[in-house]
Amino acid sequence: MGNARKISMKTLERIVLYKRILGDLAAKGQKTLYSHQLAELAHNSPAQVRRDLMITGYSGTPRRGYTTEDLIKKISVTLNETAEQKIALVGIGNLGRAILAYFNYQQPSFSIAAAFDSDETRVDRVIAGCRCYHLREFESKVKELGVTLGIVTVPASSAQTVADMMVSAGIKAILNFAPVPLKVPSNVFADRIDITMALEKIAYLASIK
Amino acid sequence: MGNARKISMKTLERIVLYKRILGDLAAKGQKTLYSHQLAELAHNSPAQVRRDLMITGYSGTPRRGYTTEDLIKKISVTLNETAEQKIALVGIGNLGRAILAYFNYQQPSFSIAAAFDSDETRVDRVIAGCRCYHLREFESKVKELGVTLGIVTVPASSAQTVADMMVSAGIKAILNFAPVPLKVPSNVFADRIDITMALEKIAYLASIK
DNA sequence: TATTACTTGTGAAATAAGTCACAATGTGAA
DNA sequence: TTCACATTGTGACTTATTTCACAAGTAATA
Repeated sequence: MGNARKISMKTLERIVLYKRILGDLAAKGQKTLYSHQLAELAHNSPAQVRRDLMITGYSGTPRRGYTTEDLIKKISVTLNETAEQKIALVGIGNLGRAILAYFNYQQPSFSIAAAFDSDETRVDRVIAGCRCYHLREFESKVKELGVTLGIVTVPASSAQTVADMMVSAGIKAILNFAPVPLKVPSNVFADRIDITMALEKIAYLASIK
Repeated sequence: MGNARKISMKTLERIVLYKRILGDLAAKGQKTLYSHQLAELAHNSPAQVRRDLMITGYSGTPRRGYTTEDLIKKISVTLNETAEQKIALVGIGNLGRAILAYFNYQQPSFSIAAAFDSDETRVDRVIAGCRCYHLREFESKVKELGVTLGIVTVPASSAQTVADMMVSAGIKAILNFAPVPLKVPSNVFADRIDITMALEKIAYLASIK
């Protein structure tokens, strides 16, 4: 809420990465670091790092650099990571299950609160600690659990329907794995991870080398 | 190979999307379309579409628009999709298996030629039509099968080691799902799909709405 | 055939993203 | 304390990307 400055998508992606890198360093006991070290780890330039960090409002000290812990905290504040947000995943296929397994193990900062599918054979069980419900219970469960984020792992043909359902249940942002752009109202944010596209991209880039 | 014009990443991503949209339309029997229709489906502007299509060298005809089939062909040529490229996937965990299942079903243009893992309990079997080998056989199998692309679905801690292995086996481009940027020589291309980052991103964007 | 209406392709302008380069400043050494 | 210097933060510049806007051109109609 109200963080006035607006962050560009690119900067947003990079500061998320910085936070993770810093977390790893902190876990290894590193107390401070320089912009050029962070740049090295993030694969970009020191100037880029310093420019990105401007939006957090955090200042390092010349000659000493940044204090790892302080910078992490400042990035967390910038990212509004105060209240933990809950996620609903729709589409308990191979990819959906992989994501359930992936997250409810290793990410303490997020939790997938519930999973849904329209296939009766996939529901009423628990995968990686996450309860699976039939899609007809979607809206009530979302409201009951206070879910604000959605993950779409259904086939392209039903992705838009699922997105519409998420929007009307009050979900504020959607991460879509189906290879089709979603139409959502402007008060909802939709991002897409398109694995096929990523492959075609590297195939092209391999072909020109 | 010699396609002189260089395509920006952004344009590359979009023309891959255009091709898929066009394929769907062609399958439904649509013979022609206008830039504004393609823009609508791709969620961008007509001017953007026309600008992107410039690099393919294909020209539509005023008043009639683009011929679906011709445009698809022209995009394929632009993307150097002549020879089918083969993929090696390393990391037969949940995500790796999901990707194997996903691709060897529905993507005729790619094939994952082999999968690898360092865990003995995960190898010497077939998943979704794909043979799984121990990582020690990596280089010989890559060369035997003519693999040019790599997918990394191992944990962050071993991603760089796997990438180095891919590079020395002669792989030309890598798609990395581990949440860490890979260091590769400049004649190899590495792209990353970072699911955790994508989630943190939508979490932030939900928080400011 | 001439006319109308609409769409394309692209130069030019606008916006966004990234890099440079340097004054300011705190640190550590003497 | 003073000095030398490595590092920060940022204004100015450069490069990349997107949008605008319109001349050129084609299909459909009369």
